[in-house]
Amino acid sequence: MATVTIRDVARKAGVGIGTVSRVLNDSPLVSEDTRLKVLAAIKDLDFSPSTVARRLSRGRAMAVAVIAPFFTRRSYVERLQGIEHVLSASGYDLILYNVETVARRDECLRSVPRVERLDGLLILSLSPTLDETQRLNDLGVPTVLIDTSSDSLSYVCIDDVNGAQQAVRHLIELGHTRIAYIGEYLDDNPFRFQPLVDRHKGYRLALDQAEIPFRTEYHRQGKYGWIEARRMAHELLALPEPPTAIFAYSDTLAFGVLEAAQQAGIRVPDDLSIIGFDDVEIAQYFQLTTVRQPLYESGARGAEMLLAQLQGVEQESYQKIVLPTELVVRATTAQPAKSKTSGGPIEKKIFADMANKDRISI
Amino acid sequence: MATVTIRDVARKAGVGIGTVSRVLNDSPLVSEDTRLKVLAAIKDLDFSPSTVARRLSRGRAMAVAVIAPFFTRRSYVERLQGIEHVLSASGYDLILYNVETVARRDECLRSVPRVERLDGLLILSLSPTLDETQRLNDLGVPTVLIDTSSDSLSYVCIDDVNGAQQAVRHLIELGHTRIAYIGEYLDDNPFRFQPLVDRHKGYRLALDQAEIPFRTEYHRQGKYGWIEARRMAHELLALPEPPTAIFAYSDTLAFGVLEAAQQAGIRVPDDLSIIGFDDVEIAQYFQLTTVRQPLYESGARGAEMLLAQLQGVEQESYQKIVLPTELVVRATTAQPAKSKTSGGPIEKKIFADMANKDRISI
DNA sequence: CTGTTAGCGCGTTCAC
DNA sequence: GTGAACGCGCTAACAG
Repeated sequence: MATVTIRDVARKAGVGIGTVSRVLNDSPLVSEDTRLKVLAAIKDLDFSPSTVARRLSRGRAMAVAVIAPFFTRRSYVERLQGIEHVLSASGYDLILYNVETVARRDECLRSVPRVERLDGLLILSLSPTLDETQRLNDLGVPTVLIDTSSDSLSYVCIDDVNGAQQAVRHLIELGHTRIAYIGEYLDDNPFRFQPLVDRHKGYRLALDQAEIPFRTEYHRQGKYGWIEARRMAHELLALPEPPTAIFAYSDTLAFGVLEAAQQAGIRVPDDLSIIGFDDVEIAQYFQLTTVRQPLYESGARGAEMLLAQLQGVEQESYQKIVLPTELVVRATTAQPAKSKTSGGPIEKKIFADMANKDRISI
Repeated sequence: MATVTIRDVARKAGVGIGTVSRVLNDSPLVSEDTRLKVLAAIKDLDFSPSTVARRLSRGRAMAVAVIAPFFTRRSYVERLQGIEHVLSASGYDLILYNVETVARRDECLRSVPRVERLDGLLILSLSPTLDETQRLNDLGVPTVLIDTSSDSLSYVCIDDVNGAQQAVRHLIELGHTRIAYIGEYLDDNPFRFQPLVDRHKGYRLALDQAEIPFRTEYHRQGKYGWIEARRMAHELLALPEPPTAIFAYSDTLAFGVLEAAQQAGIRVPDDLSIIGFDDVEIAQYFQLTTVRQPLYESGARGAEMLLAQLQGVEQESYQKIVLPTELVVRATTAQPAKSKTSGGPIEKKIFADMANKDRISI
């Protein structure tokens, strides 16, 4: 009940308050003798130092805030896992701020970064405005962006344009020319998610490079989620000249497409190729061909960068890391039916990469 | 840069330090005149009070810690979402502690509950030992358990025994007698997860009630995850007399069973019925018959209970809430092949319950 | 109404 | 080596 303080320990051990503090902080200037006495008293009283007080006096909060939009989405969960992993190992608390509305986004970016409240800030996918960036720098809150870039803040991200190109090129190389794209609303992007723009850009680029004309009717946009994606896919499949391949903005959307195909009795990949993006854990379950981005790693690396900034000397140079994406060919893409030379559908086989399997879960 | 403190504000506004504090805390004992002056100074200096200092002096941390095992698993994510939702609305910070090892479990339960560090504690699925419970009570840290019970701590949970019974009864009512169970290791339960024990108990109970003898070879246990579940399902299906129905400990495991069936060329539900537990979001995608437990709600309710404890008078009576489970029949269960009277396989139809759909994501 | 003072619990100088 | 002040930024209790 009554909080036991460092003073109680000192009294009980018959030493000064400073000595206890030294023991707590593993100072070498304590005789082994008294050290043991203090340790005994600590254990005896079941004492543990108040982090709050420690923070105040030492000036460090031993906590980093993580601002994440829609943290329940699989891709964010996996990034969060990476963050949590390195943070917990370092003794820093992880304070989670979930944002699902623009208002909340603004509020978080404004009120969370209090320098005495936390030592650092990790922002997922949200791109601070110039003003906000300015403010972060003024406040001196070490910040690392994950899944977006910035030119005055450290970040770790991927090249979404390139990733999307990989996806579409894969389709093109297989012989597809009627390639559709399903994604979130592009024009109305309230959270200003960069990947939304970039992946579509990559799609267009890959098309251009192969001199395949862009067809408006092959570009569908809607709200996020596999349900909407399923609807859009149905629309595509009902077209007079339906696409032979669909590139989905994310794996989750791809799952919706997968189901639409199933419902419509269209065989995948025989009659329709589907490719996603992210390589979320269940993508493997579905044997989904996709573009892998290192989600867990991006979180871990971001957290590590932040910790480095916190511990090391205030290195004024911002660090930028662009993680590589990787095409993961599984069972949902194949040559289009017409140009198929021989052989049946691609064997549905279990993907071999089971590494890190235990780290993730459906 | 240089942290601006309450003192700076006081000086700038030409008032005393206490007055500033009063303004900050909306005390009514400040003249509108000086109040405005202070407010101006605050805004001018872009000052915001140090939560850390505030915490120390006021004794309230404005934060609650959440200890969750394997928080990336879908069922935990959904509970966390409920927690986050009510916490953020109330202005409390959510500090996340993930535990994936027993050592970390013990450490968290020992060192996290520091009364000056947080105002309350939410523990997911982990059952504190008697000692730990005792300590929590001694420390006076308001605590609410979610997904476990206790007789000296508030909690919100479900009746797993009953839920499992619902599942197995459903199978029995369909005419199944060869009903297998797939779950996590029962004997070795390092985290002492109660559902592990209870769901198996429910399985046995339902069997007993229907006077169906328990068959050891129908009970498989392994590590958590759909991959292991798939392996176990394959073993079951290779039995001389394979089960006609499988009850999986969780939806995730059920997905593994689903895939095993697919790989083995066994039709679901025609030749094999599968039922899961939890009704995780994707369960709907798979048309999985399952026992629904209100995951989001359990988190939300738990957080609300905690807040009530924090704000209200220290009500010494512990609150216990047992949320109802509900059988959700979808497309993976049907009568066993033999006893099937007529009609083809159950139509695979889309489950109608789209409520709360936007709240959750794959 | 308002300025002042005494802690909150711990880290960090200092002298001893 | 060790103990005792001082300060971190703020709230609360007190005088005025």
